Amino acid sequence: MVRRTGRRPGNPDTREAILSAARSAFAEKGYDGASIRAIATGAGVDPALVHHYFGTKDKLFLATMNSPIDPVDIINEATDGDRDEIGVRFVRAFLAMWDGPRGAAAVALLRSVVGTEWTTKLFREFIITQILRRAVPKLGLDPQQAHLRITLAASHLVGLALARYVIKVEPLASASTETLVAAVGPAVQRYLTGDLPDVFPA
Amino acid sequence: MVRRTGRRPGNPDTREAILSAARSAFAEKGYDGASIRAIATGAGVDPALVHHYFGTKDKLFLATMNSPIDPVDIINEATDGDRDEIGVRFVRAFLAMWDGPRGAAAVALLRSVVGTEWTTKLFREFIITQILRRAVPKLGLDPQQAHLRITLAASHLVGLALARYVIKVEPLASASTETLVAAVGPAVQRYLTGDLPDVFPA
DNA sequence: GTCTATAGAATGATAGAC
DNA sequence: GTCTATCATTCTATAGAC
Repeated sequence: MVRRTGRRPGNPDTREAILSAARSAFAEKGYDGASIRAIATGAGVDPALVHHYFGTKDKLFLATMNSPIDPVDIINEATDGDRDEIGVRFVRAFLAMWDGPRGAAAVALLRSVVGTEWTTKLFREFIITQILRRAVPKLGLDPQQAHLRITLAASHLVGLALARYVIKVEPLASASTETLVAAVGPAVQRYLTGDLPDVFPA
Repeated sequence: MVRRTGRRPGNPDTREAILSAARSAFAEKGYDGASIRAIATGAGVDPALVHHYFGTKDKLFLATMNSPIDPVDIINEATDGDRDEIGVRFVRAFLAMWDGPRGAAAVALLRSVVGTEWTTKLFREFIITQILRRAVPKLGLDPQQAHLRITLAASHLVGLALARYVIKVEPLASASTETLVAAVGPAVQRYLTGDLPDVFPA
């Protein structure tokens, strides 16, 4: 097996290495703070290669975000089972995503959604078209209140993720998953299926 | 009253005009996205003036944030009264701040805390030293659980503000204050004074 | 496929005239 | 107090050699 001579073969994993470095960089620094140069250095490649594979920085970001979150998975997992325990299952599935391999991408997405303009708008429409439309029939809620109920629950969970995974405030950051499930589950349950006094959709 | 000749007098409100423009710009674009040039244009002054008054961009931002939030006010307002209604008073005081004149500064702060590195760290320490230390004695909680209870409640409220004032997702964005107070108050109440099953501080 | 070199644009900051 | 002019830096993006 002679492999000493000739040009170094193009590493087919380069693309994945860039994506991985990009995910970390975006998660740590946010969209603006993460430079293509830094991402390239992190992946051990030349900055120009990043453009070669992904074109613009926007496209790289979108590629990084590709299937960062599958809200459908979480919704399915939560709605599959006893209706009285949707809350705890929802929180558990949600936290599992952030602790899983897609967690870094989720942090990057959250940072970018809050930090830059175009992702904010993009995300708002994503919520409306993807999450709300899919979640409403699955949950079988009164359509009049469904959107408010879901956004209330979602805002709570996003706030929890923000404090735990982005700001990393203690003791939330190092609390166990099940502690949080037990603490937050009932609140989510109430938003989704409980009594909301005199609430009308806006 | 002759005021036609001579150099245009230095407008003493210039400093305030810059601060106001900076608040809006930081709120809309975030720390990185808001350029000193854009802020100067918004205030109708020269970019160099911004440096003249505030030095660096960091200092301008900190000046903008000066008393953006007085968590003490909210804590006092919430803890002043019947203990069984701390939740709703907390939510009401919190939302009043975001709807008030300091709302833009609060949005700017939240965007920056999530979007840039140094504000994230700064904010984390601010929470620990300012909010937690002041809130714990005021609320008279079991010190073992106090931090977790407070951060749970705070994370919920921050998530609500994020969804309502930054991402502006409907129907949360245009729901009435009292609707949200009625909906979220009980959840906050439970975190602060209710039963949290088997919760230990991490 | 991978790299060097550089264009082109935007920004934070400074010096100094008026 | 206010402005013009400019420097130095940083970044995205492209062109082209190997």
